[in-house]
Amino acid sequence: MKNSSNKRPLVADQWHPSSVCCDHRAALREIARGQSLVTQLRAIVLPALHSDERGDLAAQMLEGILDCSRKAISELQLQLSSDSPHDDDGHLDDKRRVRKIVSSSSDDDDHSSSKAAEDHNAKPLRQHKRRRFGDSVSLETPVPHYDGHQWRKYGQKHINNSKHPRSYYRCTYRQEEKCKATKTVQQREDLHHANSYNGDHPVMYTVVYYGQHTCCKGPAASADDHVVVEASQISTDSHCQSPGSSSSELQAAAHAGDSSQCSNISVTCSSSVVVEDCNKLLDMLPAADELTTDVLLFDMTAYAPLDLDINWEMDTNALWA
DNA sequence: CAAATTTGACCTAG
DNA sequence: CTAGGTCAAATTTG
Repeated sequence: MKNSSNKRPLVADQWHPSSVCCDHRAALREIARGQSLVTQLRAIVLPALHSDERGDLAAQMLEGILDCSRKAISELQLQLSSDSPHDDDGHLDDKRRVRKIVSSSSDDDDHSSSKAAEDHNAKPLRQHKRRRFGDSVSLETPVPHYDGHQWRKYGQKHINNSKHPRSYYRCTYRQEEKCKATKTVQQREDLHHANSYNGDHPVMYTVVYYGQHTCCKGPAASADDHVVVEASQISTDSHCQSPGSSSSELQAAAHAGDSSQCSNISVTCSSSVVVEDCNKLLDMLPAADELTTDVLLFDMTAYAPLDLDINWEMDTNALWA
């Protein structure tokens, strides 16, 4: 306490790189938390307002917030990485790249593997490259799939010290649009599991996004739709979002970390930090008296119309059965 | 039947 | 050698 609690150096000078790091990390954490909250807020607000013209406005504002935080994060990460020079994860290794190029002439191109196959008689020497994107954004959320994009699961791994597997997703349009965005989803376990059954699971997931979406498949139906965000680069993203576009990702996520998330989303507000805010939100929403019972009953159904699809209901039924 | 997921093998960084 | 990321055949799902 005596240390530097309230005289925190804002842009801290050169002589305390470590404390700068700490500050930045703390800031990153907070911003990430904010992103998570906004994501959840969006999940609640947009469906509730979807018949209201203010929904557009709200969507834009929420996107704006996410965009701000995204930029703040990349800014902080930039500073962090410049503070720790040994962190080299900017680019792919040369060796790796060479090997990759040698093994197959074209990277993303689908048909390359067959050519590479003839080189080795037995195996076409797969091209695995470790993900090393500088711009990864992680956040924690009970709704890991609610980001407006479609993902296809391509792997799942048991991770060393965690009891929940990590699921690997890539953009569904990876091939068609060369979209390199990927994400991992892993259920957290450090929430107090003591009373994990209050009728719902206070399950939180850690979602890490890698790369940026270069696809814009989402908005197919949304030519004049809301949620059109300028300055879209995405990381915690959710642009390109179209109503009812994310059924597959829902399924994916449902199988991914675990069992149905649908409970989480409604109960989202029953765990950890998120709780308070959601509760406040719930208090506020009906107050805007046009949002009648829809909001109160938003349990599952409120999410369905906007981007979640009916799969939620399916899972829900499973739960309620 | 096509598309998505599962799962074990493969690959690479540390 | 191990851990973690990716591939792709097999399987499941819609």
